[in-house]
Amino acid sequence: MKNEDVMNLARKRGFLWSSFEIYSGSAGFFDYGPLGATLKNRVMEKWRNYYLVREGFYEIESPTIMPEEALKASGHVDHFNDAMTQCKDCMDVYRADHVIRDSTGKEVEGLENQELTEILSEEKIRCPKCNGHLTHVWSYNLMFQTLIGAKGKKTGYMRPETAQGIFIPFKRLLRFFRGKLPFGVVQLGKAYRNEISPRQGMIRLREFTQAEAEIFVDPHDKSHPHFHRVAQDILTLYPASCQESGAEAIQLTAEKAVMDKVVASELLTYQLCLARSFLMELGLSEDVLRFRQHMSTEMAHYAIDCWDVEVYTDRYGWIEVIGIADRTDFDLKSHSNYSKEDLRVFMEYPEPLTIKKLVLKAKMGKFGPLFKGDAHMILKALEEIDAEAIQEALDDGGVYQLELQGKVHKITSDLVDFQVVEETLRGEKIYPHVIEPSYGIDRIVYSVLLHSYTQEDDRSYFKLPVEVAPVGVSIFPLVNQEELATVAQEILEDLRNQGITAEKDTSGTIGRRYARSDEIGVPFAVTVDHTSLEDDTVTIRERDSQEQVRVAIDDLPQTLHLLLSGKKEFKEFEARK
RNA sequence: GCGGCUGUAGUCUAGUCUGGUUAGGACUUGGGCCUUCCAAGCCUACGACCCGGGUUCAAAUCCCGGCAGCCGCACCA
Repeated sequence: MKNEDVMNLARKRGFLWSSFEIYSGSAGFFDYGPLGATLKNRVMEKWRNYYLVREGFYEIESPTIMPEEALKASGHVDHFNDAMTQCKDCMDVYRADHVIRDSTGKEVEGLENQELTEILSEEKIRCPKCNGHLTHVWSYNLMFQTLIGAKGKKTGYMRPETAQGIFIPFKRLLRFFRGKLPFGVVQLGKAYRNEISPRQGMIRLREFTQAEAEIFVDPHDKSHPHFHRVAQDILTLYPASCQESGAEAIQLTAEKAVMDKVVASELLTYQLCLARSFLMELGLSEDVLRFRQHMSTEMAHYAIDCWDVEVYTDRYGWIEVIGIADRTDFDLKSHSNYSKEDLRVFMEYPEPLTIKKLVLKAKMGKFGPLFKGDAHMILKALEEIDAEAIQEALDDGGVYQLELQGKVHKITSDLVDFQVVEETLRGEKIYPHVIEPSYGIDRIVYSVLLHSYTQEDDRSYFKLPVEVAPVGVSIFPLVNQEELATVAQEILEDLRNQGITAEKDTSGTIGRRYARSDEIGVPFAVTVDHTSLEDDTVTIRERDSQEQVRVAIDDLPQTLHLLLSGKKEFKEFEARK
């Protein structure tokens, strides 16, 4: 299997290995070795180039440990928490709420374990499979719990996603962006989930790296100013409807996907295109990529639309590497409710709005003496009520009955006047909607390794794009002789001083060295041969084609810069030869 | 979490059933020789019985427990 070959090579050459090996390891944790860490950093660098430089977003960094309240608001404390029960006979494990719902039809989400245990025994619920007895209900929370502070009185959790770190300081961020929508904030960092049984290598980790962007937008404007740039991109879409009917994925241009409302908005579609372009530049081809829409059953209740960007793997099938969702105003509203902070944005209308409105004015001379202490409270209550409704009631029966805290107050026409006033509205306060692309960096790195792995004849290597290859160039003396080795060493130092990642290898024969260099995906190799000693030229060999061109040693740094930045292709140099 | 199978250098593996000499080989890797372009050859070196306990004069080998991996079941907001 390709997965095995790739993971073996990745382990052997210092990309990836499972963590804590000398203590017999721990499932769900991976180390990035020297080349893996570099590769991952280059992928993240590229991501930053997309979202910070090109989209103009800003990055923040928040703590990985979060206090309980913050995760209460986000719903993670209550809903990340599965109530489990197990059959004492067949040992099958179930979610307690599912068993109860299936057997009694009761929706019991959110009840305490104690209550669920009681329901199980009162309703005499047995194992749905073998009718055996079920154990008491226990919680399995997917978050790692910890204690904050010396006395350990405050519960904290390792964050299960980086997104919350952006929602929480929203007020500060809004101020930073001077109060204007849309704006985007990103965070790259570790997130933690204590998976029950992670047995899928790099695919299901207990500690993983996310790159998330939260794009705060006007709910009424989900367009993107640069949509035309991606309008003709062809997307492989697998909408919920196709999944339900068992149909194949469909291919549409981005423009058509928006027009036909296959994807909910232009902005969301733009994000799909961005993700596609990002993955393709990492060497993933179109035929291993697709966008799968969440089915209504799997989508969070508050989301308008959600698409998983999936990559095909031989070992695990289609895997989600990026999730792109329109989360609406759920997160900000929820944090607003819990924190009592107003997390709305004042949206100014293009033109101030002038409206004519009927307003009730109390005649305080009569009103005050009549209601005495309650007068103030009644006035406040009347302000909340549409004045026209009151006027109507007075015209009809001469009295408007206001019920307040169990008391009925009679408002008669001699107590109030009505006036038409003009009011100017400059805008309104709204909760922005959030578009969230969430990238699983580890899965992307795995996909890049998997799909760049190439076997040709008897050589196998990672065909990594020049942009992310951990080492840019290998320097070899053709044979291991001192004069050649000296030149090679000089070139190595020169290139390193010019900011190029270079390695030298003098061991074994030249063929072996090429093979070793290819294996870790070094795109170019420079060979110092005897001609070099005569005319100060060397050859550059390209990894993929194994072709060589000869260049002057003096031109080497500049040539390699062009090649490694992707500004020039190797073929162009060949043509000149 | 449950059940089944498995665990010997970086990798692949012999040996385990039937306990007994210095745990053998191949590839890889380091050093050297040779070598004027794609893992050639020669010399040489490094390197392992998953961890803990038990049985025994003696444990890689038998027994128990743990850990990890694979497969199946379950779980995956």
